[in-house]
Amino acid sequence: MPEVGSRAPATSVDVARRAGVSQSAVSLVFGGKAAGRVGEQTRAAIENAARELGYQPNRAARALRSSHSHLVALAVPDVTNPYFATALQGAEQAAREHGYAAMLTSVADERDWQHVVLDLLSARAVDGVLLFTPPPTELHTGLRGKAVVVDATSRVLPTLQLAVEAGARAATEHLLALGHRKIGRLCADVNAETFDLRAKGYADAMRAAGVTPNLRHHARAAFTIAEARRAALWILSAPDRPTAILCDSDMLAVGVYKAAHDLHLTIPADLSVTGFDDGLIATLLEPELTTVAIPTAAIAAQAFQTLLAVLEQRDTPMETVVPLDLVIRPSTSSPPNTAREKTARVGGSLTDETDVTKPI
Amino acid sequence: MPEVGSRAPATSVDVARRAGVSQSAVSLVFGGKAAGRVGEQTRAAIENAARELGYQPNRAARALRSSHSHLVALAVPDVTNPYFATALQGAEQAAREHGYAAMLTSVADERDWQHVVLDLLSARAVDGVLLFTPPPTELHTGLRGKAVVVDATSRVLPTLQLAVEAGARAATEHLLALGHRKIGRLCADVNAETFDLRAKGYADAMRAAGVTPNLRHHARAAFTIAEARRAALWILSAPDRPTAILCDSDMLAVGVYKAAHDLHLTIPADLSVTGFDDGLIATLLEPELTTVAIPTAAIAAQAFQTLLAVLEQRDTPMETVVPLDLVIRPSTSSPPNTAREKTARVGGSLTDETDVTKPI
DNA sequence: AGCAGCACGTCATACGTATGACGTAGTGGG
DNA sequence: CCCACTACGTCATACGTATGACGTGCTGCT
Repeated sequence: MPEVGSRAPATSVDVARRAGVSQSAVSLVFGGKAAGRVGEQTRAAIENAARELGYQPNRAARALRSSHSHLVALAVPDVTNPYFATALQGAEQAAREHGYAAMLTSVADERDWQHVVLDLLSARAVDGVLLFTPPPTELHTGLRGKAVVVDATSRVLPTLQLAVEAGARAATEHLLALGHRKIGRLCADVNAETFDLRAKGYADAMRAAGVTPNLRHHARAAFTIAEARRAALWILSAPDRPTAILCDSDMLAVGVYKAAHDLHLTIPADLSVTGFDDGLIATLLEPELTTVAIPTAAIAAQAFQTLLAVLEQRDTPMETVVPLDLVIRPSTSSPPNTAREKTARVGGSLTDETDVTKPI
Repeated sequence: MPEVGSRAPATSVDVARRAGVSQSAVSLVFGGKAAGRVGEQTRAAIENAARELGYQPNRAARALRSSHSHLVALAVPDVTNPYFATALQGAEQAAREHGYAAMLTSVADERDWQHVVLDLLSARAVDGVLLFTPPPTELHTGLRGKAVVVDATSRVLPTLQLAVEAGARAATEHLLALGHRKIGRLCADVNAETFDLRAKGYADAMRAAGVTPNLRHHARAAFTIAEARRAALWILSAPDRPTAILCDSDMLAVGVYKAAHDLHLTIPADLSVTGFDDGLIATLLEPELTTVAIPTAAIAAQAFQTLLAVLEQRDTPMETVVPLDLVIRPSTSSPPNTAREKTARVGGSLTDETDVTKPI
């Protein structure tokens, strides 16, 4: 039984003494380098002694000696945002499965980067960083060999690219196919590549369909319901109101729902709405939201694997592209005055309980 | 300028050499023990040298020498749950402000406790743990002096108690005051004190009002929309349907909204609903949710402070009680058939944009 | 028999820092 | 003039582990 009351925790020396072997042997066993250096019986003896003493290798000493902390930092802009929470979840689990621990690092401000993330690395506090929020390009070289970027590009660091442009295009095409022509946009009020790409996907789809976007139907908002609602109200108060709004995230779509409610508009009869993420929020809304699904947890897990490859200097693909799916739910339908053309849709009624998922 | 390209990071010895002082002096300065041991000019010289070399004290070495990692673990059952995400947010920020880093540790399974949390401590990976999910009582002694529990009791560990019982009582009284008598309950499907207390607060309020709860109006569900919806449908399919449902969390309330929608019931005209948490979800729903607000981020921050006191062996209050507020929103109103008695409510129309907050 | 090679272990050291035990001046009081 | 005291620094060491450099028998091959 582990001696729970003991004051000073056991060290490898204690274990060695108890097992009648040298400290090196203990270290070899716990380091997984026992093969060919430690016999079967001594190994068993060591493991017994360790169990009896409740021994756990001291992480700090290990890290000092091997300059390898088995800790990775997860950098996110906002833990509260369900999208990032899910990312944390996926990354933490993957890390644990590989014997790593995860450090939570929220980087709310651009200026934090230098002090928060780089200092962690130079202090050797963590082996590497998973960047769910893109760092300023001038820091990329400083992060080389120690970081992986999710959903942003880099010429220096390995990245996981999400097919957000294709996603936005698919969502737009979906609306166009339903007969919408006046398609507005509620954009994120953040300067990040990922949102620029959404804009591009939208613009391309519109151009391809020969439809000219009306800029009066475009607005930006921060990721809060209140802001999104205000922006959506502004859009919907346009003289020639759009029949659909494409949102940069599910959270922004909430604002549109609120605004629609304020104006006594019914979704989807009067207004179709699409989002991005397919997190908690999408199915929580009524009607449920048509959205571009981002398999965040899986992506985070894969990002961790890539980070591991980087840290172990294995050759790493510089760019991995993750395809996204458009999930069609009842928040989108044909625009008003087109009512009876609904039959163009494949696969039955839109109000089916089961979602229609469309690979992009 | 920090020598960004240099391979080996600078050590205190390097800084000492460059500043023409001993390594001890550097250590004293960076350890904050310079007062009375290091003069003003040498200190400045050291700081300059450190800046020029881009020096950051090696965390592992520090931890080894001082047996003090400046890391705390944040143990939560589910990062994805907005309640815990907010808690993480608050704790991480507080930790950082005090020079600590936060380790993310999700403990989904009861059986994980031993291996995940205790091992972290015995490996000296973290100085302490913030427990947002209560550990099995038999582990409490093993955590003594290293942990603080949030929203659960312990005879061994310091705790932050949330006034959830009073919260549930207040919510119930609110419904009773509106005229409801048939008040159902949607409970969390988790064995935790915090939910037992909600049950107790509800039961007390009902008893005090002389109303006998109908057990057919009670159900349990896991924290998913689908589960909650099923359970709510079951409750609402009772022959003598309740006019209000008290939910153990906002997430569960979502299920009630879904079920109400399924049955073509209008909230609050046909059914009043209350929740617990007042997180993202509460204002996202339509109509917005009357709920017991838990100031999660602030609580987490305070919990961290308490943990710090524990770690520094300062004397710590064993039990801190956090009062909660009931936030009244449009999801609650008088029951059907009582329609014209609404005027009993204080402070004007229920559909006001501004919330009514009621201290408990 | 001799020697390479393997299986099994131990020795000694270094990782980078923090800190108690020591100086060494200089100052002021008795 | 001596002592106590303060202000400023340095020395040496230990924290607990990982690992390259060494044995030491033993096997098997020539």
